[in-house]
Amino acid sequence: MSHTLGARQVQKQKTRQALLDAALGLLEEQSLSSLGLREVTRAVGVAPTAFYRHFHSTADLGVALVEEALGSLHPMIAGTVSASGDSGERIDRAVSLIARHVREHPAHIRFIARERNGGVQKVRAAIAEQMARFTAEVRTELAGQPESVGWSDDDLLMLAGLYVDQMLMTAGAFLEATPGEVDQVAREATRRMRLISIGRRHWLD
Amino acid sequence: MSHTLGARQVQKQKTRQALLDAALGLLEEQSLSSLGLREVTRAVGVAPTAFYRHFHSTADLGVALVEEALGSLHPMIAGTVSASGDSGERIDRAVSLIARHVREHPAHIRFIARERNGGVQKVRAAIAEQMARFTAEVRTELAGQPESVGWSDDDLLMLAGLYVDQMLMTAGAFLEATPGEVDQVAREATRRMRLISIGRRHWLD
DNA sequence: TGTACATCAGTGAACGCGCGTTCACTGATGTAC
DNA sequence: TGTACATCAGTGAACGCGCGTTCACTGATGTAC
Repeated sequence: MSHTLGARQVQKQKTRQALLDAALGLLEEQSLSSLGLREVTRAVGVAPTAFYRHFHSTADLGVALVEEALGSLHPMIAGTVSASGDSGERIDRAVSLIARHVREHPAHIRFIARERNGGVQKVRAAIAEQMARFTAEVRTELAGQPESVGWSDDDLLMLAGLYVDQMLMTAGAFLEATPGEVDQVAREATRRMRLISIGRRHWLD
Repeated sequence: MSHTLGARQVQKQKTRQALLDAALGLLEEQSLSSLGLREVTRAVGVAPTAFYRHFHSTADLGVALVEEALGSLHPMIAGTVSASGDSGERIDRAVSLIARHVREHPAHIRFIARERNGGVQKVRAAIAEQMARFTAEVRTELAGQPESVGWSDDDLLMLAGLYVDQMLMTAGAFLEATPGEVDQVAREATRRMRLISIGRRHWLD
């Protein structure tokens, strides 16, 4: 009746997580479509055949990474949207939330940005599905804000998509930036968010 | 004194172009970081060693593809910017220009969208450099429009970047869309452009 | 125009290597009584 | 609590295969006279 896992299950989860972590590390300098199963097991220190106890293929492992990475992205997006709004101060807060997330989870951001348009169809589909869920959530959040009175559902979905894409692109830009360029990226992102906010305010004029 | 190439040069160019074309085809279903030199030469029908007469590596070939693909993208972006503006009609024209370009050069668009964040650093850098050149050009074009009176250089560069990124994302969305989804993608892109136009109009309020 | 030599794009054999996958296995953990 | 059997995560040897790279080569094209 207990939900406690047996020692065997615990160990299996540990190995699985080690494979995911090792893969994420290896993917900083290559794409999923060139990631080899033996590379991953070598990095973890298990036999190549152990891989099959957890995943059918590296593409399959990629799909599992999508769940993990977008799970970490979720709070960032939710926080950013509720932080954003018209005032300059709120936009600044949203941008620094993104910057912090990139600092804390660079590999997740890189993985999503890279594989969103990457060479593995199943992973692309998994990312697209999760991003669509996010966008729908953001729309719901936006719908509850006073600025959204009179907006059609389609227009709210468009705005939500624009925000989500902009966040991911900003995160990607932070990732590529050298320490000296970080401020410039933040200022550019802030400007873009401000322009979008202004467009939002006058949408129904 | 003549600029005519000798038969030997002509043949070499032909083979080189065949390698580029074959690579672009193979990259529809994988990333550059997993593209093999032997795959490419096999597709062309030359010996693997012939590859070295033209490129040092597949990464090097990728850089050459960046030049080719962005060369084809250039007129699209220039056309779209000069077509765009506030009126709904002009925005519609810009969106269908993008749709047409995607129909005519799907492999180029896919390559740029995929490798922009891909696993090969030299190619990522080459794409970023070309995109920055485009953005600077678009800024110049925007600066000449009457709507831009009073805009700072930084703000114009921000707007140019927003346009360029939006175009590439729209092109990528067309690419992934099934025939039945094309209209939906076009409508969403039109809405986004309209919101950006509205933000632009009220930027200095 | 004809001849003798140089260039060089593309060849084909050979190499060592790491790949994904199969298979029968081991031995610690789990379960039934 | 103790015993006998079942499960199954991880092993290690073996396989055939395609990879990138080297090398000496061939023969058509180019050049000098």
